[in-house]
Amino acid sequence: MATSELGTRPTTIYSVAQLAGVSIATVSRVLQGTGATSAQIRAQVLQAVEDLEYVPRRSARSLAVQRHDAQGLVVHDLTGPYYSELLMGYESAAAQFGQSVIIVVTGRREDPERSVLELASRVDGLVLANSTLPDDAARALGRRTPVVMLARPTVPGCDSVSAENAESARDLTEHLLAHGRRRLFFVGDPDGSPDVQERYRGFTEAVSSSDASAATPAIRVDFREHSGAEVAAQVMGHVNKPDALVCANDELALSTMKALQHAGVKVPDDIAIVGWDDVMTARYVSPGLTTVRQPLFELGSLAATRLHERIAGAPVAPEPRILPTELVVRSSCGCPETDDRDVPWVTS
Amino acid sequence: MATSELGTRPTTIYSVAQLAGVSIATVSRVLQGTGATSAQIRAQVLQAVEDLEYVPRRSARSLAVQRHDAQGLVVHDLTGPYYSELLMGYESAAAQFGQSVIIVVTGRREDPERSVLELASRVDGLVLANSTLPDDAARALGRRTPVVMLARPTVPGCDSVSAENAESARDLTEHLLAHGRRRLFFVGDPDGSPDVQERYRGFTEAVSSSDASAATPAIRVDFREHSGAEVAAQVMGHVNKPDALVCANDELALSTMKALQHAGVKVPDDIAIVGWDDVMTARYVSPGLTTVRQPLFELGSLAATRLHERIAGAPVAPEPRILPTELVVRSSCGCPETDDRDVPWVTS
DNA sequence: TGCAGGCTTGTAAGCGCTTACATGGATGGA
DNA sequence: TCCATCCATGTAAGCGCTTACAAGCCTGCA
Repeated sequence: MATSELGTRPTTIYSVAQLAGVSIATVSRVLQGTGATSAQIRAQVLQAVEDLEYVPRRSARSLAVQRHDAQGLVVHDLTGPYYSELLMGYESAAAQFGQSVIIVVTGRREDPERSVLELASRVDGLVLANSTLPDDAARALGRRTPVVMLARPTVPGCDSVSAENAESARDLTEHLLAHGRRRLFFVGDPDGSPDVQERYRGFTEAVSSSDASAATPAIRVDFREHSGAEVAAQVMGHVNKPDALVCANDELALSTMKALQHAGVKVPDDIAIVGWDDVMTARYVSPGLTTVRQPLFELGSLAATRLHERIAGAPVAPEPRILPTELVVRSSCGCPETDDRDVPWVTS
Repeated sequence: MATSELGTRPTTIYSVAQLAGVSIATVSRVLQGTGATSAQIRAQVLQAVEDLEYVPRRSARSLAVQRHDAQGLVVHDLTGPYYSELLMGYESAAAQFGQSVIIVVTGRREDPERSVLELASRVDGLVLANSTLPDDAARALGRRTPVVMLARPTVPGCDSVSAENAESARDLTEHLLAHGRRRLFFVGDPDGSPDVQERYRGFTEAVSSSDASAATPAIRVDFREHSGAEVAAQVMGHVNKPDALVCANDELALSTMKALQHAGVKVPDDIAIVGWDDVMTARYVSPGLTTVRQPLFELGSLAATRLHERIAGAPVAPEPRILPTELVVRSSCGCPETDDRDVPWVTS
C-alpha cells in the first residue's frame, strides 16, 4: 500500500528487505530468480514487493550488470507507411527479447552524430537506417558497440539487413518492356539513398540488355509526394516523351500519376507508371499502382533479432541479410484491370 | 585514440581524470559545466575526453542524479499514418528538451501493464495513448510518475491532451444534412476508443437536432481497412438503406467506399461517405474523401512538451488540452469535384 | 606582515542494485 | 555421535557518476 507522494522515492530494495525481514541480497535473488531460495522466504519477499509496489530502478541494475536491455533505433525520419511498419516489426521483436527500444530521428537534429553517441551510452546496441550517419561515423560506432545497418550496405564491423532491390527493379523494368514500352525513365535520386541506387542499377541493367532506350541520367527529385508536379512538368516538357516511368517509391509514383492525369495524360495508355513499397494508396487509386512490396515488418523484426544476437555475443555476419521482395502487379503498368481478389475490402 | 576492442570497457571518468591529471570531480564539473573551473584545467580535461573518446555512462549518471532524461511513449499499435505523424511530433519536441524517447507498443504484449511499469522505471514520465491501459492502472501510474494521457479523457492526477472530436463530428454531420441527406449511419465502435465515442456523440447530437433519422446503434466494426466489406454487406442488406455514412476513420471510410463501389453503389450519389484523419489515400481516391484533419504532429509535440513540464515540476493541469481539428471537404460528401488546388501534386 | 574571504580543486559519501564470498545450520554417512 | 557437505542466507565490494564539504591557495586590505 505505497501511497507515496509523487516525488518521494522511498521504495528501494532496502525497504523491501526490511519489510520482508531479509537481506537485500535475498530480495535481489528472488526477484532475479538467481540462486536458491526457500519457498518460505520467497513468499515473504514477494509479499513485501507487492505491498510496497516495488519496481527495481533500471539505472541501478544497468550500472551493476553493465547492460541496459535496450536497443537504439536510428532513422532519418518517420514519415510515410514505410517506417510505421518497420517500427512495428522492430518493437515487436525487441519486446520478445525483453528489450526496450529507444528511437532517435536524425532528420530533425542539429548534431546527429552526437545524438547517436549519446544514445549509444544508454543502449546495448544500435540499428542505423540509411541516411542517418556517414560511413566512417558508423564504423567508429561499430567499434564501440554492436551495430546493424538497415537498408544500407554493410561497413566493416557492422551487420547489415535490407530488402532486395536490384533484382526486383530488373523484374519491374522487364515487365514494362514486355508490355512493349521502349522509352523508360527512372524517377528518383540514386544518390539519395542506397535503396534508390540499387533500384536504379537494376533498372539500367534491364534497359541496356534490351533494345529500349532510357533517359540517362534519371529524373532526380526528392522522394516525397510533393515532387509529382515537378516530375510531370519535366516529363511533359521533354522533346521525346517517355512511355513508362519507374519511380523510386510509391509516393513519387502516385503524385506523378495524379499530376500527369491532371494534365490530360492517360495512364497507363500514354505512360505507364510503377513504384515501390505498396503503400495503402496504391490499391485505392485508379488505375491501381503496380509496385514492389517490401517485407517491412519482417525487416524491422530481423534487424532487432540480429542486433540481439550480436549483443548476446554473436560475431558480425560476413554477409548482409537480404530479404526478398514481391512484385505486385496492378494496372498502372498496362496490365488489364483485375477483378480485385486480394484486396481487403472484398470478402473472398 | 581509443582503439578499444568491443567488449573492453575501460573508458570511464577515472581514465579521463588520470590522463588529464585531475580528480574525477573536476572532470565531472567541466563536463557538466557546473562549478567554476580554470580554463587551463578545462582544456586538459576536454583534450583527454577527446583522446579517449569518452562518453559518460548514462546509467551511472541516472543513478546519481535520479533522473533519466527520457520519456516513455505508450501506444496500442503503430499502424497507419496516424502514429507516424504523432511520433514525429513527439520525438521532435522531446529532442529539443534533450529527452530520449522509449516507445512501447502494448498491442503486441502479453502483459501490457507490467511492460509499462517496467518502462516507468527507466523514464522520468509517461504518455499513455488510448487503448493502452485501463483507467485505474493509469491512475495508479500517475501516483508514481508524471503521466500525460493522449487522445483519451483525463483521469485524476494525470494530464490530458487530445484533438477535438465531438464538435467536428457535428460539423461533418451537419454538412451532410445540408446536402439533404436524411438517413445517416455511423460506422465504427464507440466503445472501441474515446475518440470514436466522442465522434459518435457529436454525430447523434447533430442528427437528433435535425429532422433526419439515424440508425441506432452504430454499425460496430473494427477500425481497420478489412472491415469495409462487412460494412458494405450490412449496408446493402439493410431494409432501409442509408444515404450517408459517417465513418470513424479514413481506413474504414475508404474500404467501405471501395466495397460499395464494387457492388455498384454510386458514391456520393447513392451514398455519401466521410471519415477522419485525412490520410494520404483520401486525396487520391475518386471521389476524394471528405474527412477531418487532426493536427497529429502538434498533438505529439504537445504531449511531449506537457510531459516535460510535468517532469520539471509543473502541477497537473486542471483542464485537458484540446487541439482544434479542420474539416477537409472533398467530394465524397456530395460536394462538387473541386479543381484541386491544395493538393501536393499541383503547382499552384 | 597577517588574516579574512573568494576561487579552484580534491575527498569521499552516496545513488540502488548485483554477486562473489563468507557463514551458519541442517543433513547424511561412517 | 561426529564431521564433511550442501544449501540458504548475509556481508560487503563494487558498477560509474554527482555533489556536499573540506582543503589549499591566492588576493587584497588593515
